[in-house]
Amino acid sequence: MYEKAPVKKQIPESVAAVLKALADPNRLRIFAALMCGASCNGWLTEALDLPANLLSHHLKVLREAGLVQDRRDAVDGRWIYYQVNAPALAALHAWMSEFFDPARVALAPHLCGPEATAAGIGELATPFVVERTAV
Amino acid sequence: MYEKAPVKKQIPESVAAVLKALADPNRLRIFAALMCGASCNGWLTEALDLPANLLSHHLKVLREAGLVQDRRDAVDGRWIYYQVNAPALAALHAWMSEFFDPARVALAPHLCGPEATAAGIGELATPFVVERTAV
DNA sequence: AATTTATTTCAATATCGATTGAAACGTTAT
DNA sequence: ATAACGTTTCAATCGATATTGAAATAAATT
Repeated sequence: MYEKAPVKKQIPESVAAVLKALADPNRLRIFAALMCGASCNGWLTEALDLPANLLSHHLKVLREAGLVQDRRDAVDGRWIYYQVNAPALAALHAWMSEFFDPARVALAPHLCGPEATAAGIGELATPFVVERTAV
Repeated sequence: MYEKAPVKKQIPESVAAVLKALADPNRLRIFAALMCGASCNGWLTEALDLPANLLSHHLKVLREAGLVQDRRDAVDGRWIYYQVNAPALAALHAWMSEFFDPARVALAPHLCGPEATAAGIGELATPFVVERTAV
């Protein structure tokens, strides 16, 4: 019924999970704070006005998403520092810059419908194409 | 108890909502498809192997988040095209490029704890700082 | 008007996740 | 040891949401 489109590049499965971790307002605030420097639970508790256990929960989500790392203070082991995972941040930044590049959509043709049929289905010029399951 | 940090830049409230819209695996696939070109519900149904009503639901979420626009075919009004909202995409891309810039975290100092106290709390060099609510 | 096509809305389920309060844990200081 | 501090885990609640199937809508064709 519709013209077939080629498969060029898959979306990493991890991306949706990372976006999900960042999609919560409180977690985004927490991550924004950590982008300003390594911090402990207590500082964030006061800075963001959130209970410590809720902070701990959200930090765990961010950590399991690979966005944040933690470590204990070398001098006083009661303190645990949370900081942005630099390699993960670099990968995320690179992927976002490519995936959400406005230039891609500017070059995109119509994929279906009478207008597309009338104009002829063009070759897709963007790297992210979703696999077809039916023809 | 902790050193105070200055307020420099707020996080747009809309960002968390936009990320939330993109955080669902199916919606990310849908958005990725639309980044390749305007499409209708039926094409996406076959391309992504999702029922039409579920597509319609997710497209509505993306539209209400401001990421997607729709319009009817000029010739055959039965067809409704969905396409990426170009200005919204440009704004999102710009915000992400700045917010997730790895250079920011590379310059970030420790915000609290014995290590920070020992080294002295430095001035924050990044634009995104979260408001303190307590001192 | 009746039918086909494309899409949306409705109702119901079922799962997930954010938040809360209290208790428990690990580490350091007295 | 005992206490103090920072943090995590537990249990329970509550609202949000992804999914499904069936019905309803809108527009064009016959």
